[in-house]
Amino acid sequence: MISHKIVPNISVDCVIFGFDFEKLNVLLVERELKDEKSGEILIKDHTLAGYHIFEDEDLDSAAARILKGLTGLDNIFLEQFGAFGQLDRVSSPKDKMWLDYIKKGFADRIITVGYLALIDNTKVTLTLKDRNVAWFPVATVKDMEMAFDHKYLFYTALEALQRKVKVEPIAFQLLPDYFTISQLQKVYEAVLGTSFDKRNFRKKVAQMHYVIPLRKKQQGVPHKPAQYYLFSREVYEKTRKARISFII
Amino acid sequence: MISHKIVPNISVDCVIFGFDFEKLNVLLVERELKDEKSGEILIKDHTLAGYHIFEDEDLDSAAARILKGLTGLDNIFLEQFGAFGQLDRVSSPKDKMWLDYIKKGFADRIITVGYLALIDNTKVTLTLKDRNVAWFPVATVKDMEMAFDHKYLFYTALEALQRKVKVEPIAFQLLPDYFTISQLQKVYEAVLGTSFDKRNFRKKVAQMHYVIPLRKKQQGVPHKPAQYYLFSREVYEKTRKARISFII
DNA sequence: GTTCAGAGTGTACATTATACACATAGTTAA
DNA sequence: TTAACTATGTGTATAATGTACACTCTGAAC
Repeated sequence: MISHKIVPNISVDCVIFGFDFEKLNVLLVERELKDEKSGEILIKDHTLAGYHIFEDEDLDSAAARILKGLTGLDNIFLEQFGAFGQLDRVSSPKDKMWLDYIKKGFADRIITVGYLALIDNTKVTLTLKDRNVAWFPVATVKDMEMAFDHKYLFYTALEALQRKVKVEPIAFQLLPDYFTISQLQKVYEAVLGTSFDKRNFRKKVAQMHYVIPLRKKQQGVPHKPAQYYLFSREVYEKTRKARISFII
Repeated sequence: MISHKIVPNISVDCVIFGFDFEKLNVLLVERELKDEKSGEILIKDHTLAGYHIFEDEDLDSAAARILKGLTGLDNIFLEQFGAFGQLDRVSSPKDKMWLDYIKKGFADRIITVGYLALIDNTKVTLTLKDRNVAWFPVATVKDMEMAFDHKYLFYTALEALQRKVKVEPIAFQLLPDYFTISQLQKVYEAVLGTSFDKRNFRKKVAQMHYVIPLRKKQQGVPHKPAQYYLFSREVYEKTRKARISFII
């Protein structure tokens, strides 16, 4: 049984990435503070999905709880990308006003542990209730107003994602259970911000024996229907190369 | 001015790696608890170098402070490898006895942020005072008694090091300012636990334009003296390849 | 001057990366 | 029914990189 007593100086923030077959998106929460009398909007910006951890809760569990609360999803790719404890994390007058407003006994200096989550957009749009939560294209974040140091956390997470995606088979976490090679190529292109030659990309995928063709094709598309594939973690684990050599 | 008031539930642990031209070592602190009357040794094992953070101190600064305290060194490669907050971090009777003994008002559940440090052994052995601190070969750690979850932290750090060393030029941090190619090869072999072909290794190094030969050779060695080289970070930054493609 | 020990070098072959253009299948609209 | 459309899917030649493998060289020590 979870006590729900929070640890005042430790929180977890989730950078939740999603892919909509076109571009990479991030799930953000709108923060709004209105003056109680005039109704004037004093603060309106966005934050990452985050909250304090509970006293009897692991860091990983806290992140999973927050993710589930927002998306309704369990068993999602979720991995730490860093711990942040700069003294000036809450430096703007806006953020101070906010903390003042919610006055829940949070500590002055909060250490936050950042988690990176990857989810398949198609699953989530259904579950999303009419809350103040929405997907934003990753490319638009640079011009957004964000709370605390969340813009910095976001870019740190994005860099971690870009690093990891080159070396581990995590791109599949952004796709449905089955997908076409073109969709897979688009994920890589969206995450890395480049484009690849179609033939060379497919040659590469052909060497990934853990990407397995299904007896299933696209239907109802106004062009030649594409073959569906799935990612097999078992085959990946068995066939992954030792890769001892180093690349610099 | 630092207040020295500790944050009771947040600590930093440093996994300090060193290389002695032969093998990879780690710096550990001996922990000993004697019965006050009988003098009998109740606990004797090893811990990572770690301590609570201060209230007005960044995580990175806390790690640098701990590192400096032990080795006397500044400006060392120091990087986070994870945050750890399992509820059962302090689970053994031994660890509870210890916390009971030092009774400094630490919290029940402490979140620790792990830092990985790489240092050149030759610099440190000089500065090390006769404290309860010593280098241990990495290979011997598996059979050592260690406090808390520090063995787990250690192996997590080692894995992070092995992952990083393949992709970033951090092996140089384990060597003196100038070094021979054989020494560089031995670092890679010690860290990755493999061996490389000498000719192929040198061919690889020849392509790293940031490894620059000096007008300087070994002296007084009973064999052909080796050429010295240095690592130039500037050249590295300028010439590093975009490396957009992915490798799985 | 002979021995010793580690430094330093080259070549052939296999694998992988890169650049590049056209036929195919199914839907839609004339 | 035919033609146009759209994204799928395929091959080849060349360059670059990885891998396997054995001997000469230099200086110190005896």
